[in-house]
Amino acid sequence: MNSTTTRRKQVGSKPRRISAEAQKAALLDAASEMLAKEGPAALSLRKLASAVGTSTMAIYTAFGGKDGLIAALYEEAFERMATMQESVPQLENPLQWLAGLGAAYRQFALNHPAYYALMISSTLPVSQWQSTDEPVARGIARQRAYRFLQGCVSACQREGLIDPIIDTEEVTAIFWATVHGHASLELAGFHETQAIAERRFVLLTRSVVAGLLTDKGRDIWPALPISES
Amino acid sequence: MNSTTTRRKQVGSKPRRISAEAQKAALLDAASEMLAKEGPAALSLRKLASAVGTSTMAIYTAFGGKDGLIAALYEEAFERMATMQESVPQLENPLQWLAGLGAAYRQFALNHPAYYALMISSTLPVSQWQSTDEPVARGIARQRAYRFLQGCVSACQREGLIDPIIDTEEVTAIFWATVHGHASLELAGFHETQAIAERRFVLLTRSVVAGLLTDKGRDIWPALPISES
DNA sequence: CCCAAAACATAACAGTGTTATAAAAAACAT
DNA sequence: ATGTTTTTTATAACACTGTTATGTTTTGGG
Repeated sequence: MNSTTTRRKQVGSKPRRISAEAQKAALLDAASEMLAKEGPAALSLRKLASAVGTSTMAIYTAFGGKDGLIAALYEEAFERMATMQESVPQLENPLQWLAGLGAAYRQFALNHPAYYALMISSTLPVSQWQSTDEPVARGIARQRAYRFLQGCVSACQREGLIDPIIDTEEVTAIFWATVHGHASLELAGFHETQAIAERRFVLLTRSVVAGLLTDKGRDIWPALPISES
Repeated sequence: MNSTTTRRKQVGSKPRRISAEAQKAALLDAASEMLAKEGPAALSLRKLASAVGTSTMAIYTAFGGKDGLIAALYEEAFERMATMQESVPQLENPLQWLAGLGAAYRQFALNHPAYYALMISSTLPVSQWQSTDEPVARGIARQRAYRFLQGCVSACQREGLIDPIIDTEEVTAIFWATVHGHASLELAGFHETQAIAERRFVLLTRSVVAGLLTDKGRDIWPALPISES
């Protein structure tokens, strides 16, 4: 029996705490499931701790408190969105790629409403009241998603489809605002049915992009869909 | 001494409750001020009650609870926004009027961030978790603002500036989503400076409208602003 | 003037995030 | 391998929240 290395490990009935990362992951998973199932308001530290089989202090050592926990969930939400965007087929026509990215954004909001609510409700606890500490610790994955969209816009401009005179970041920002505006309203039940919402989403994205196209882009970009008489 | 009418009215040290409407108004005013000053999270029933000089039960008889209170604040927020929109100069060119309405929406969000946060955070407590009772009691003033914008869009279509084939409500919805998307992102500190945010707002609104114009409208609608080289 | 009905003040209840305190476990040192 | 220090965790308390029960007060109509 090797005696040098660690000895008393899995001997007791239930000693041996799991590793720190595993603890964080377990907490985050349970919090994520609990968030998706019952909404952000029902996410309580006591419930979460008992669901993982520990005490609330574990959350404090892992995340520093509830703020840290939701910050981690916020980060994970944008990571999932970024990976979803990266899985969008990068078609040869970058305008179609752009449309795909917009649709993916909306689809993510519809598929993961709790995560999306977190993303944009953590996006709006206005910096005026929300303590201005932690400059922008939040936002690594968000920047990944944002920069990815920017790459698509850049491609559209490189191929002369979107007016290259307009700053790339400018176009990216307004496209982001566009899909965000629609998705948040759709999730709030703004539109009557999902079919109507989808039709308006297409109209909106095509319309805003249409306003930025070059002549060449206007030839490629499909004609605006019109509602039946 | 006349004995018929009310007798013990203002005789005691501090009897004589104020009227029900005055009580509601006082509570709503205090809540509104407290909301604008310290944010939605700091709005507590106990603080509000003590600020007005009463007890929490007054809030329950006036609004039925905290949900009712924030519903009233939500309604008042949209009422203020509606009156702000109605004060926008209705220029002879309805496209300019439309641009003014969009700018007013943004300006309202910037001037009253707490109200705006309430409007869109009450807009997104997704109907999935938020108990689906009270079908859409919220929204009388919101519909007023929305229908007002719709009237502007309708005017643009009547004059042949916006493609009349597209459904008016469709155009209204996507324009609303556009300005909402920008304003919520700007309030979240998405843009670096306010000047950048304003420039992008102009670009965004002009771009989305440009995608909906007729040939005649394209002549009138000002050229897209471009960023300096 | 009385009396039912509404509004209110007080206090208790169930729940929250956070923080002290102390015990248990881990990590490290000798 | 043992002792020591540091981290992690469980328990309980604290301050706070929205809500509700319980009398008391005020109001308005017979």
